[in-house]
Amino acid sequence: MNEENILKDRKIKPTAVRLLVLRELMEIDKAVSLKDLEQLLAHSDKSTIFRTLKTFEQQKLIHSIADGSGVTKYALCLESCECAPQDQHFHFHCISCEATFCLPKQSIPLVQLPPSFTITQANLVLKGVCANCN
Amino acid sequence: MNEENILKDRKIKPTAVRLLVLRELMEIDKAVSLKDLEQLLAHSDKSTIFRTLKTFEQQKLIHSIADGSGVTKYALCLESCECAPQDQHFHFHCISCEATFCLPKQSIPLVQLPPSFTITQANLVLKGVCANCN
DNA sequence: GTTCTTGCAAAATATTTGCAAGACG
DNA sequence: CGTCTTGCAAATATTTTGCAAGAAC
Repeated sequence: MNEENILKDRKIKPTAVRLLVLRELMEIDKAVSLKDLEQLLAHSDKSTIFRTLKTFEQQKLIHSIADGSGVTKYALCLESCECAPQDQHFHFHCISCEATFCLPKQSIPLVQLPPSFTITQANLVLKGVCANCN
Repeated sequence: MNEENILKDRKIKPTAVRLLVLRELMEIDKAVSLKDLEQLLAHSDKSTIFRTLKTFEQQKLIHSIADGSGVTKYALCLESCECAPQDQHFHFHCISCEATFCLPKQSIPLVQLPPSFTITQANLVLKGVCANCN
């Protein structure tokens, strides 16, 4: 499926900036921050990129990741990721180079919770040192 | 063990502000942000509290939590939490009231990782609605 | 007196919004 | 035209640092 159709599929109008952002997200193998994208797309505006990310997130094309670095990062939800209720996200955050990677989906037996708590999402962030830095 | 000794135990000099911050952390049953503490301790300065939290974190008395709300929260590491390498942190974040709770320690079978990645910490954040809000 | 802690101010970093011009249909 | 998107500027929120005065030993 090409980029335009990926967007249309999610009811997102495929504008220039949106296609650029999507392309970057598809090309890069790690989660990116708003600032990363600002630098990659030097000719698009910060707030436009910001709003693009919000739109993508709303339409469940991407998800945001709090990896503990202090900046929100974003990564695509493609085949392997449903971004649906009861969804599980797995990430690895390298404390050396600060990169964050999505890990292939795997099931964790979910944790015991106090009664009458409702869970809709589980985010697991593993921290350590990545192959590059090791 | 009283508050003063808890600090001494970690080689932290028990000053006035530090004792106040520790007391708040012990009294409250959820993770707190810097701003929360600013408001709870109206007469202590933001940056002093900030540095206190950093000190506590460095000495592994507390840990910080990125719950996805956009603000860093902090919670005590007491008996049930070792805050040691290979440590696992479990939290529940209520998307309704934004509160974040520490969950009792439980072991998750750790996830498959690409080779030559080193893991030192695992943070699991469950999102949903807490008992109060449900 | 030396070192550590604190408060105030301000810098640095991140995220978010208002608004007017432009693009699209 | 009417709606949606974009860029620029600026507001807001959050985290962090410099520095001088004060406290602790």
